Amino acid sequence: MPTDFTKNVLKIVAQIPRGKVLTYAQVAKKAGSPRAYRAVGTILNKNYRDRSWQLPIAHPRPIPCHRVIRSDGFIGGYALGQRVKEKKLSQEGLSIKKHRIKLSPS
DNA sequence: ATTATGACCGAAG
DNA sequence: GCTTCGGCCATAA
Repeated sequence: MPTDFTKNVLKIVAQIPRGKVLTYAQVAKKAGSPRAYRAVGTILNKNYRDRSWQLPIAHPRPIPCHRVIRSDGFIGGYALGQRVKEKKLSQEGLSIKKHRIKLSPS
């Protein structure tokens, strides 16, 4: 059963516009628990493998979790593989250099 | 209830 | 720049 924090996280991530990225820390902050960035990763990972409990949230489309990256610029992990994540980000117009985001659009 | 784990962060060496 | 370390919070077992 999802907690409020979890719901917020999913809601926020679902609303990240194309070509833009948020860090785990920022998501956690927006979700109401600035120190829960670690949990954000856990949630998204779990979410990808098992969406049984995400049904009540009524997510209209798949959650673009590939748009969530680490604060230090690394693209971070991805359930389907970092390569896939990089590729998706590239397709959205972001420049990536050796597993790192080159620049953040302001 | 308690313990272990993870798609992490920031500060420090 | 790059590596190491302690701490953080939601889940899973």
